[in-house]
Amino acid sequence: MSETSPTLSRRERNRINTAAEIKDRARAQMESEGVAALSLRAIAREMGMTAPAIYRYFPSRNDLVTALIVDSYHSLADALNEADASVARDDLTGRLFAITRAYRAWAFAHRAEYSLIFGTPIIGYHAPYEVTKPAANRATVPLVDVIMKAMRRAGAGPGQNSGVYSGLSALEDDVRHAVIAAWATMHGLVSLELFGHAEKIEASPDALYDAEIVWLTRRLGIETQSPNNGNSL
Amino acid sequence: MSETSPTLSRRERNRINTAAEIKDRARAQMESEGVAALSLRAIAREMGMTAPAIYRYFPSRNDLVTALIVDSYHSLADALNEADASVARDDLTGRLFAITRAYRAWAFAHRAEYSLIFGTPIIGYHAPYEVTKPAANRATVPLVDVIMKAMRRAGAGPGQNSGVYSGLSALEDDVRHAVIAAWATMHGLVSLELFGHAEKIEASPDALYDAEIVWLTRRLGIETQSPNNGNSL
DNA sequence: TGTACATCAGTGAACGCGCGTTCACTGATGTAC
DNA sequence: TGTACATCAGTGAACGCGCGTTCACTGATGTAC
Repeated sequence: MSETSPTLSRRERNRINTAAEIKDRARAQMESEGVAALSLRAIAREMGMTAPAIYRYFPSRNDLVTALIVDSYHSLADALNEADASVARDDLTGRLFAITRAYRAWAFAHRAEYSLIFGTPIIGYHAPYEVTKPAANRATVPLVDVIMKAMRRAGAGPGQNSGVYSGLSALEDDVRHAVIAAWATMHGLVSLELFGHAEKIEASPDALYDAEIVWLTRRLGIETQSPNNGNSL
Repeated sequence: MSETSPTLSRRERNRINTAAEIKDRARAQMESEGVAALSLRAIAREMGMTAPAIYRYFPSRNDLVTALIVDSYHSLADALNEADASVARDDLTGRLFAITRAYRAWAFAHRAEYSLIFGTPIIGYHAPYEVTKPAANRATVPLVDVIMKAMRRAGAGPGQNSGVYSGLSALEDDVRHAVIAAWATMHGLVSLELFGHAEKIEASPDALYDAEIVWLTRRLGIETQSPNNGNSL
């Protein structure tokens, strides 16, 4: 999961493993006890260490949280990129389905991490923007690419400054709006569902979700292509 | 704010006021410290009482939280109903804008309460469904009514079992889907905005929000009416 | 109107708990010669 | 290859803190006669 430098000493390998285990236990704890209940002492306890040992790896609780947030964004970004890559580049509908379904699947497979990055902000904690932002941006790349191409294909030809983008704010207004709208759709449906507000209401959330993505494709003018009905979750 | 029974003794009036103050302080505390940090001791401290006194009013911390949740749903329901009532009954577009804008405005005016009911669920707490549900249902009434009428007007005439509905699950599939979709749009946009994920990205969230509501009206086939461009927040 | 009694809001001390963080330390792992 | 030294992961005790909840109590408010 990290760089495989030529030779790592026992000590270095242990250090990497221990740091990884701390984060794994933290994730498991957030999953079962909630994000706010994350406790260094509890992590240490589970690992059979004393609490101060954690400080060899993370200078404070907040730094651990920051690391978990960055990891979460990367995990989400990987999932979205991987899903996107499995579809032909010019099948924009297929890609949109792949990406949006992967988003929902990731959220359900990583509830705690989803809450961590998209849920209610943590009380006394403010993520250091410069650390968090690059990871967060990575997660937006595939969706932005699809929507940008879709809008360009649909004829609204503002695609002069194309190619690589560095953060959403550099995008044209239309594309940016469409991306936020799409994201809001995904996020709205997923968080209502995940946090139990659509629970007793909707029997087939999969179908509803897909139906909403179909609406997105219509808005983007790419609805003519195949809806790609695989299983979504 | 409560029933005005003929004569209330000093004691009864004090009791009502104190219970209300406890909840007000609790709301203020959630606003500033976060929902999870709500503390009976801190509330008592601010009120110049000792902590055990709170137990005269709420049998436990969880019961206080439940009361706050119910209050929040009613507050939201009141806001939505009031907004809805200010528009002519048959101006469906106007009503949809009034309701959805009121939703967003309420969320921003009551951040903590919004988080409490729509944010990440609280750790060891599960709201008693039978207490919470009626209040939650009240908040869905106006939106359901508008969407039901819109779909009926648009010709898809499934409106046989019309009239009063008792909870979303009794509705026809089409209407229920449309309501959830609309709610997801509002909720997605509002929570991305409120929790700071659209912060540095979107300069004019008001306009974007309204634009999305316009899309909703198109889906519902009521886009022909005036977009009603008042101030939204 | 006045007295005796019941209700009940609020007190103060105590319970047992868990937390993040600091500090001086031990002892194993790794490095230089 | 062997010894002397440096690094650093982890320990154990302690800091000061806040929390929800219980309990026996005091004293003011309200009620019955």
